Amino acid sequence: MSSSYESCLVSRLSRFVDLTEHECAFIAELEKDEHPRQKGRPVVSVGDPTDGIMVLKSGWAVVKYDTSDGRSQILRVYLPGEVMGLAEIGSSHANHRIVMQTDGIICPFPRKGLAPMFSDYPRLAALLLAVGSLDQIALRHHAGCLGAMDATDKLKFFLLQLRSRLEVANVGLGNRFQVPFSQVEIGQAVGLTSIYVNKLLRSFVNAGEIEIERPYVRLLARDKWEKDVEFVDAFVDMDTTWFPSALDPGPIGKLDTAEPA
Amino acid sequence: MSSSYESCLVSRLSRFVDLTEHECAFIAELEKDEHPRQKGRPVVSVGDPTDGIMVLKSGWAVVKYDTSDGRSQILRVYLPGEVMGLAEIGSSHANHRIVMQTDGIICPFPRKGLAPMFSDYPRLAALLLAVGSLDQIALRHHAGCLGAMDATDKLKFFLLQLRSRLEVANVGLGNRFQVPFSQVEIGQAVGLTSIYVNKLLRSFVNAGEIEIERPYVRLLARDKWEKDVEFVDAFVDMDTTWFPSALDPGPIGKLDTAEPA
DNA sequence: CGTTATCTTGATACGCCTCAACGCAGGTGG
DNA sequence: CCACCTGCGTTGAGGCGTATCAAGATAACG
Repeated sequence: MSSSYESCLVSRLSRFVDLTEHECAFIAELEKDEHPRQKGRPVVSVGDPTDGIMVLKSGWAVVKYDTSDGRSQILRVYLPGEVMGLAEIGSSHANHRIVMQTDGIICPFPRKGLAPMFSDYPRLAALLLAVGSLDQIALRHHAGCLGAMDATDKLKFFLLQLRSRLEVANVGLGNRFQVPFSQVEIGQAVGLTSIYVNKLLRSFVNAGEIEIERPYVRLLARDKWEKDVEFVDAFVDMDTTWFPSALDPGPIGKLDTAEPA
Repeated sequence: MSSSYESCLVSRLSRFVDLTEHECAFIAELEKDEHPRQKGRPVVSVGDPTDGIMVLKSGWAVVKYDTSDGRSQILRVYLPGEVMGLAEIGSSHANHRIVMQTDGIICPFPRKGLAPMFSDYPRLAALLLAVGSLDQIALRHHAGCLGAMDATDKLKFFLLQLRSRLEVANVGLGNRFQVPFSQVEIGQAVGLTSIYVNKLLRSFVNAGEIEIERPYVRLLARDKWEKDVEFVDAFVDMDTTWFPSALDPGPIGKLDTAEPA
């Protein structure tokens, strides 16, 4: 809201609650540095000590898991505006790798900022817990997808979910959207071989259900697909009614005392 | 801590940090009623409005997901002492079903207790976020298991992880442990047919790698298995160094004012 | 313009599912 | 006490879905 140069976390969280000026200022202060990252560059490596959370201001990132036989899979896709690192915050070291999938900008929110957040801005802390809970729901859907669907439905589900999440992020952009993944990577995300992904995509095209103009995809039979896979969009509603009140703790300057150098 | 009749959440969370007397009292107060639940009884049904979190004081519970064609899968297993409901706390309605897998006792922690927790006991709030983050790691491992392993490794992983988590809960109970699941249910958990689960289990027995005395299982080749599937135990270390300090807010009576009828 | 990733397509192999049947235990009612 | 039923475990035969292997076409790139 208002001034204080539109932080990425602020815009992300404002989707759910109306942040007070104090809350906005607190966030913006702690997240003022932006780090550009090129496609393919690591954001978090396995074994890294965890240091707070990060906001993906622009670009896409993915969570990867590598096995010793050289394979790797994609466990999670982060879209612009999403909060990364909530899964690793409880462990001292990262279990998984986070990599930029496209060029982008990340805003680290250092861990030393978390303690004052919990003490002075309880509503923000609650918001963070709620965001983490949505992450869990997303992961459950993914696990459900991997465990119970056949290859065709896995692919359909993957594309439907991408589209749906992009719509939430960018607000209503229809059935055409960008998919910055190679077929190999799509295979890693849905647990299939790249070559079978290819055959399925081609069959979708031949059936007139999608159009592909790399890197864009258009879903021509979205309604049918959503029935096919019983698609439910889990990212629509957040329940914020249980949140504590904002309780602004005083003048904005208060923040300075929270970082005792 | 001391007195104040050993709450289940207290004992669960004490594993990670030393709770102050105030913190213990706050938790114990809000969670004083215990609800026994019989095996098979629902704990949360799809579409239920979410109402806070629950502690599984005793018994096992599972998160299930049902598809319209009658299949269902098991997305998560909760062991005694674990916190349930952190995944649904961000949504207004539950996406998945939670069912008792054995007889047990659950302690609801109503949502109206969460707001005062965030306001007055910031360290407990941080703890909750960290627990949720461990849940996410568990789910990622599960998804990785479903997406990348063949049937043999999935089953081995399932048993290894169960054993490991039971060891954390009960502290060092060796290679023999209880598995209160039918083969159908094991299949639902690892994404296989019950009948293929059966064949694999039998082959393990024939190979001398496990012993089965229902409902107990003994892993005779645990080391070999852990190498086979590259097993890593993700539940060992929680990082609590970033937590805010406990800041006890005053006399314990303070709690009463937090529940204005 | 070579070099390397990525996509495409076909032939073949095999892992796991499906279907079918039986044994066994526990519960229920006659 | 027996007849029945239902749920779970066990085992085999056969088939389908997806991986694997191989090779060429295309596109990205320095």
